[in-house]
Amino acid sequence: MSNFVEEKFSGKAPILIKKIKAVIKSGVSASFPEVQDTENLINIEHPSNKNYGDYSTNIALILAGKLKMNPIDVAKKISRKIGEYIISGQTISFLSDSNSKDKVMFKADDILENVKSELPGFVNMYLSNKCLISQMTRLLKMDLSLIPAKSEKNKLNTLLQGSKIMTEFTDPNPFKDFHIGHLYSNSVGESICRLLEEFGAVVKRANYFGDVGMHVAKSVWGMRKKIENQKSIIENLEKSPLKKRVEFLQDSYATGAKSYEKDEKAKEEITRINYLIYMSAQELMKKKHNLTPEVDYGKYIDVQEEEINEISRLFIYGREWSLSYFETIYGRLGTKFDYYYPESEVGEKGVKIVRDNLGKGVFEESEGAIVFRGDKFGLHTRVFINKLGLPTYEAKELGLAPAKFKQFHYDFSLIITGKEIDEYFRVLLAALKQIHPELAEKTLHLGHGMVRLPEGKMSSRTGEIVSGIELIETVKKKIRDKIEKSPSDYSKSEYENVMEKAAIAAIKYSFLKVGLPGDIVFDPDKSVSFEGDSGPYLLYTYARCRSVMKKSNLQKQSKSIRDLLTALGVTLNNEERELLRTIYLFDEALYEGTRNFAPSIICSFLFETAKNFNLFYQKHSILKPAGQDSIRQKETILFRLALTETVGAVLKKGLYLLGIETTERM
RNA sequence: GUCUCCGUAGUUUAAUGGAUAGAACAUUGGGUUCCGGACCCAAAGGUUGGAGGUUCGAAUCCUCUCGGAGACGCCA
Repeated sequence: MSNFVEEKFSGKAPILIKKIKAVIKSGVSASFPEVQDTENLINIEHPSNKNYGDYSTNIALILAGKLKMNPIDVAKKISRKIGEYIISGQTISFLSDSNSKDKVMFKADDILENVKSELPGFVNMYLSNKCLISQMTRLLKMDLSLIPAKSEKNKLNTLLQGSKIMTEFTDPNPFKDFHIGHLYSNSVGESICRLLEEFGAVVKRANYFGDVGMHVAKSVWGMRKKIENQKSIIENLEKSPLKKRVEFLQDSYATGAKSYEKDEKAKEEITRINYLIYMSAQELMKKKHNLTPEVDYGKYIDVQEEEINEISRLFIYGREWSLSYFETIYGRLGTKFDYYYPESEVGEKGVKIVRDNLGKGVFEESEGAIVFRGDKFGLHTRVFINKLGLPTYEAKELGLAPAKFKQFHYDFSLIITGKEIDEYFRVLLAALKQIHPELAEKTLHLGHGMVRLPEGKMSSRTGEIVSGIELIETVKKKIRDKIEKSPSDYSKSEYENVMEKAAIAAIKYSFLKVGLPGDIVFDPDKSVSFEGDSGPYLLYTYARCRSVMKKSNLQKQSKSIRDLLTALGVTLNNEERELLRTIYLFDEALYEGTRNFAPSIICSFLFETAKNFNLFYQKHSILKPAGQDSIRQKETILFRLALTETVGAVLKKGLYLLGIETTERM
């Protein structure tokens, strides 16, 4: 299945990959002139074992059958040819773009220093020090640590320049808690947005929230009950801190949900309240946006003026409190939403769409409800408007798509949710395709794994959930316990800031480093780590880079670094070379990570970079290199500072793309 | 029952059909007169749930099977 991003990325690999492929292509054509269409046959990869070089191709294994030769002989012939190119400094050229006539020319020895064939028939290529250093210089010159990027100059790639992308993620429900599932969805969504933006896309973040429906009715019922018991009024609560009010709401929901299960009378009342809430939401909509309601809920029940006023007040207060609370969370997590879509509003639109398409072969009435016959498309049949005349989630979401498009004429709409609604979404897209094929085509649903606690499924109904904020606070406390052992000169606000950032880094990283589809078994005590492959490890490494840079007086030297780099001799020690062999992969990590909507690829890259930097740091002194004459020593210092600066910039940028903020000290 | 997704060291997991399945945590042992020890090095730990098949080559693709999760008409 191809999607918008996939199409934009297709055939547009990072420049170094194109160069490598061009070298291989020349080598193959020269060795075996009879082989046609070599370009499409060439695959390259990074050997898992670094001893096998930086790039490797299996072209010989593929051609062996056609040529009726032993694969290793084919590989030998090709690698001998490429070896000749390297020695003679052969000029290689290729078209920068399949559509353009711009030729890119370079010399083989600019990028490669060695090539070898290996059994069973691989051709392995080794990048030259010159190439590795120039890759670093390129990153250094881009001022990657400027965040957000000021211009294209600060961006590694512009494949999505000008594309308009709308994303939707997080989607918490007012009146209920913001739990770790939402935290996960938010981390994934925000990171994907930033990746898309990095490639030049204009990204609008949409937040869709369920402000109507049974969960709200249950909450409001609970609110009323609790207020009655306290012989109080809702306005009294308004003065208490937001945290207290939110706790009150969550408690109300639990009360309502429990009574709904057990108590027939409560169930009846809640069903009635449900209508009243839809009506209250309509009033709100009229006031706020001057929109006319589509549906007359009054015809389903007899409404008492006093009753609806009471429900309406509870609903409006509760809704506001919840939404303000969510804003405080988004602030801490670093997400800023552009558009908000309350379910109440898009539900109205959805109902209209469903009714307009009734009897046109899309929707039909069945057992008093309006359904979409998904079984015609090999899918499930689903109810869009229930027999009570209320829109289900399906109809609401159906109203959402055109509402989004109206506000922002997107080229691509990406909806990120838990995968439990994967199949539901297929039905929805099939229905949307019947009505708005042009929108359905532009829409992709990305289902991610669910967060579970070690005991089993997380359920808000049974109270077995972990609140997002609780988790952040727990992690913060753990970090505090850890850090108090090492004394420091933090001011109080800096200390708080570092705790907060480290906690959020730890949590987000623990979510993002794993692939999207798998479920996350999340043990709040164990899953968030501060050592090894973790967020704080990366923050620590960044702070270490900054610390070295501060002690170096680089400002005075930064100009000479750049002058020097081009002229610098290319002797590298083992650790320096290994570090450079990691850094140059930043381009590819971004490319793959964005193309596949996979922040985990960025995580792996950053960890690898930090690890190699720390190893280098441990083994060699940056500011006081050992045993050299003073001129040579100065050059070494400058080179190592450039390396440190690049690592810092790459870490800062990479972490930003994961939605994680760095600190200068920690 | 039907459909979808997933099974990889004790744990959490990586690996566009490639080479000796790579890490982190935990375990054991070691390191720093020097730029930040939230650091670094080493060891041990694997029949990729199982059985067939396709392929020069399978954790990856196909079939069967066992186990887990989710969806399957009026919750979201």
